[in-house]
Amino acid sequence: MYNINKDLANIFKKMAAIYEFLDDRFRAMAYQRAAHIIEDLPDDVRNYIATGKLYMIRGIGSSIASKIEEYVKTGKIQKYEELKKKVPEDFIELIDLPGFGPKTLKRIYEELGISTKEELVKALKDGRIEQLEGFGPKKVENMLKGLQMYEISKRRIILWEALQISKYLTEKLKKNLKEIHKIEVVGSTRRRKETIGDLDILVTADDKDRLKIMDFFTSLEEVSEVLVKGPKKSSVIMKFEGKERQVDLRIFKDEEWGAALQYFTGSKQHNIHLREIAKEKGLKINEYGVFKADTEEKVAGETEESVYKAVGMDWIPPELREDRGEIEAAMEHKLPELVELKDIKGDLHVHSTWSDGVVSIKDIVDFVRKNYRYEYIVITDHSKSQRVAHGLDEERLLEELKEIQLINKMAGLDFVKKGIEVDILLDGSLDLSDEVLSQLDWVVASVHSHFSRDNTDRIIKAMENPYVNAIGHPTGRLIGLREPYPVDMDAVIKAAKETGTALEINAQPRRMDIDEIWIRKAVENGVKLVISTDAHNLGNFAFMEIGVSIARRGWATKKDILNTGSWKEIQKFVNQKRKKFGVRAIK
DNA sequence: GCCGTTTTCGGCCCGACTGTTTTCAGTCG
Repeated sequence: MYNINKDLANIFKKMAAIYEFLDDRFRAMAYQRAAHIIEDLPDDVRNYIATGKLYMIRGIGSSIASKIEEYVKTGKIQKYEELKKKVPEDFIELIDLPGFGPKTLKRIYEELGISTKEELVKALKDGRIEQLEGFGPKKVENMLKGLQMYEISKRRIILWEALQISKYLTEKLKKNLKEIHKIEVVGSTRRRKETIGDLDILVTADDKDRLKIMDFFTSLEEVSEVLVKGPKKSSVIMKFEGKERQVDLRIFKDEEWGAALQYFTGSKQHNIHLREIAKEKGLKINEYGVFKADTEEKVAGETEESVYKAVGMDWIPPELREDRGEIEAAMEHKLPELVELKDIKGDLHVHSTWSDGVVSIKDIVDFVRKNYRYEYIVITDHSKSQRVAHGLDEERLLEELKEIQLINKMAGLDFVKKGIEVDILLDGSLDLSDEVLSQLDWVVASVHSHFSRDNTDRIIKAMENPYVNAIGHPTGRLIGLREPYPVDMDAVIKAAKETGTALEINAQPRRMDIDEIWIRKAVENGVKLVISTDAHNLGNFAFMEIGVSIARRGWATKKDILNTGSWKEIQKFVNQKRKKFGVRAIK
């Protein structure tokens, strides 16, 4: 389905940039906020208009709401067309560059008559900008650097990569600096967003040790450039595997830890909302603590819990801090008890050497039993359509099932379950017979072809097969590489509920599929989810951690995730569907 | 432009660092 929300969000972001340029800060803020809200909406804005709920969204007032309606009706926003004429086109993009603020750009435009990026670069180099009052050589140098940095700052890294770099850096700092008391990577990494811009590291230490810590940090071998260096905050560019990332380090006192953690974990919208509420209660929150507004008396700040408690809220898990209703829920003590990694009892999507996995079933079992406290895993190799992946036909699948039986027998356990990742063909049928599928414990059905057509019909038809238990990576996206194929996920969620089919949260780092928006919607509709690694090698089993993170961001609790249950409970789910469709149950 | 158990007008998160200043504006997160 065509996504109008994103288009609207982009227009509002541009309007915000223009208002900033026009020195209308607060209007700019309002549009920026509206852009974020619309981007995050679980539903098409047209549905909000149809149900009259558009005006009820906090942050969307009558003016912006009418602009949304105007866009839906005419495909245009008159005000935006007018605004565009007031600002040189290139400047809308330039305002996002590091070192370029609205004031700077405005003066360059007004005093030098420069209106394109090209002219700007020329003026920076030939000294015209340096000669403006209040500008100097350093400022010009930073602006030139900003132009270069733009590409870096635009590229975001995926969560898994950010977590690996985070682990590496925190361990290195801890090991070399005994002066560090506490350390944590904050920002969007701690919130476990699917992609990350900069890395933010927070530490506590005694004041006298700050300099030493900053010296060590800014001279790490990975550092290619020091952007900012002070006693409390430093920013550097680091190179990891050839790719450049900005990393910030901030130092606090132990008694400020909770407030600093809360502050720098964000999100920005969450913090702004939190502060508004604090203000209403006569309190002030900053990164050093919670204070009484009148007397400046400190009332909290050593732990994050104390910060939230001071404003009358329960502690909010970082994954929820996006201002999507978590603050209201925390005030009413109604936050969900989110699923945790330790709740996971098994992996329902694993490939072996029978198709395109690189490890034998036997070795997978040994590894998982040694490293994970799982009660079961399901081997789900590819079916025959996946020729490049050596997909299995009926005959080879039956051979694989014999091997599984043998491995279980030799171990004296019933640890390995029989499954398949069966291809959904163009017409929605499956590329293995029901006869064979009926012998399996668990069937994942996935779309692996025809990514440009609308695949809603195929997926729904597959769910109507009594032996299909989950839809694998339902939207087919690859973060940063491939957009989701067209699919009406509302219809898919509805069909999942009706047929008793689960939706997969595929934990492969580039998939994260379904995403947090659809997870939340599935949860609200009572659809069961499974978190699976889709492992093709032994290292892949670790992806479960980020699969759980994304489920938490979608407000999923333990009961929403099928593989937090014992195998008996999963079998019950499978048999409920078989019963509904009047076919023989498995035992 | 948004919002409201102190408000329909008058606020809007707040502190660190930098560069160009000689006390601070601009930018950033």
